[in-house]
Amino acid sequence: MIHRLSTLFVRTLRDDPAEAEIPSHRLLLRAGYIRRAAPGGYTWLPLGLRVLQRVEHIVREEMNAIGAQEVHFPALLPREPYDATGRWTDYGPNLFRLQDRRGVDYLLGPTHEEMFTLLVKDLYSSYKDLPVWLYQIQTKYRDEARPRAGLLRGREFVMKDSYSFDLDDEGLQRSYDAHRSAYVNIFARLGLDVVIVKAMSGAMGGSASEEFLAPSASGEDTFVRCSQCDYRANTEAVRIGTPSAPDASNTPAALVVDTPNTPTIQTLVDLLNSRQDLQRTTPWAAHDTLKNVLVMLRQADGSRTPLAIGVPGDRDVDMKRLEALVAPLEVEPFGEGDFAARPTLIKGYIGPNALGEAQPLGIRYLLDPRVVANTAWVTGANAPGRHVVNLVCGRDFAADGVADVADVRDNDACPMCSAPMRIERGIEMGHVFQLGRKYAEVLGLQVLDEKGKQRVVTMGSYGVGVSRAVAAIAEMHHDEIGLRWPRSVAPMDVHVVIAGKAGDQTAPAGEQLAAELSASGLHVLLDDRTGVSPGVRFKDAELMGMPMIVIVGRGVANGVLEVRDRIAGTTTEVPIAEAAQHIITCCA
RNA sequence: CGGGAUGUAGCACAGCUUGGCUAGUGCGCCUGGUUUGGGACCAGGAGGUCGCAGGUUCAAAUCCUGCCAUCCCGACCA
Repeated sequence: MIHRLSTLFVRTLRDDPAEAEIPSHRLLLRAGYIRRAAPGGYTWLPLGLRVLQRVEHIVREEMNAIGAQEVHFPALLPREPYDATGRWTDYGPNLFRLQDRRGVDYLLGPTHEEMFTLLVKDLYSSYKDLPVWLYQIQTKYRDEARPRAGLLRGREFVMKDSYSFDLDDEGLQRSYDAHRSAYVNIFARLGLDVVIVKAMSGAMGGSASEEFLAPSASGEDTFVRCSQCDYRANTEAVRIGTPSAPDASNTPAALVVDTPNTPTIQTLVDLLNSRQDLQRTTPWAAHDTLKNVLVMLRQADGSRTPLAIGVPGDRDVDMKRLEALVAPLEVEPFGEGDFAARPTLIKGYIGPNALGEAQPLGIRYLLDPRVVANTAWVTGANAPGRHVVNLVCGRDFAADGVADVADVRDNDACPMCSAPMRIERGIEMGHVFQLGRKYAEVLGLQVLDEKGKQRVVTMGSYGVGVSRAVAAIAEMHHDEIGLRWPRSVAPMDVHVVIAGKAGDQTAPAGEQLAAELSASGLHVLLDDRTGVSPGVRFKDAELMGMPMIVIVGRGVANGVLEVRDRIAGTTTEVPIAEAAQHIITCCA
């Protein structure tokens, strides 16, 4: 198929659009692949649409290959199923809600667990029908507070979501593994290097969960990668190692000291080091202190309960990690009003002995895993201007449990092998997780087992960001001058540039080459524009990013064409007579 | 939702401080001509509710008030 640049619906931009910051957004706009139509909503132009469709095609092939079957739901969905699972309210302001002319509530689907569950319930009722794997490629709607980065986070986007239905956990594991391997194939074919990391299942519920992240500075997810072993995890899901308990038999008794004007860790450490009577072999440091952070947890019904977390003073509580731990409860700051209601808590001097469910305030108190038995700490004494030194965990205070929610840093020790871990950013390309029976239970999806007994079906849920993949591929495959599509998703196989003078042999030679390539099944973008200078043609070709560019120009007089590999950056001269075959071979 | 910035032609921007005639520049677009291997040149054109609404004024892109939108950072985010 020949697509002529003289008639193709596209206009490249010379200047970078001011609204675009990251490379993929900038280049997709400049090269004429997409246009912004609404905040978080993009129009796909012919070239962009072809990339999107090729990505969809690869996803379809791999899903079909594992035996999943494609269906298609409406994006416009009724309220009732989402009421049944509580997501009509749980989803909060991120859900697009609307009403029909009679005032009946609808929503635009953000994801379709409910509909798939009900569909299977509608049609199946026997264990003999299981397992079944269904998927769709669908436009999803989420009223994101802040869409950004072009296609990377929109309010309307294309996602492939699939769901597995099994009788038991062993079946679920098989379904999960099949999807996981399909995803590995999909991302390999898309030219996306992905890292598979342990993830939190978040508000979706369920157990085992992994994310496929494409490492990129533009990514919104943070993950750790062990420098030695194969441990990789989203920072939300990192579980740090627990040190062994030291010997505390020589630790002196706890001592309350006056520490006026030390509301922060740094001021406290400075004061400790200035006190002659507290000198020890190593100077006091932030990691000797135990910081007690208070938050409020909010239930769906709006009620709030306090929670205290003790972390070493050199670390902060990572709110994302805490949110992940307490989900579906929401974390709110502990406000002035909350302090006022509990006058025994002295801001800046809160100590473990005021915390814990056994204490009068009854505040649940959780400790960072680093705070193991027999470790000694400097911490608040629950009195203004006073701290306590040598407060030993287990000897002098106790907590209600462990909370691994302190921030994770570059070089932190790997929980598996203790080697240093690296922190990186990534774009979430896919997410697989074992949903379990949550949706099946509330929506009543049961089948009869071989003994004629009703059994609740167990589910898995698997997503691929299809439109996001287009951006991620662009993010990963470009250089300073333009896009460089992998062959598997490029909108065209070859970009043929006619770069000669009017009336010379270049135009017929280019036409003939394009015809030969097209006849062999290649998609050819032919720059047949007249009155356009060669510089513009070259720049446009480089910007648009087809993997191969053929220059039909001054070489024609000597019987040769110039074949440029946009990915490798190489240029080869090929005799005209052999050119078509050469290119076809390269594209195979 | 908090912080910062910006709204002037398809794209990038100037003009606003200190109000003044017909709102400018570059790119892109149209017509004619000269060009043709790295974003050509000459001449002539088309294209604008200056984000919206109100106010001040003889006069508003410019000053005032309110609103809206977009972008960036953060919060949030199956």
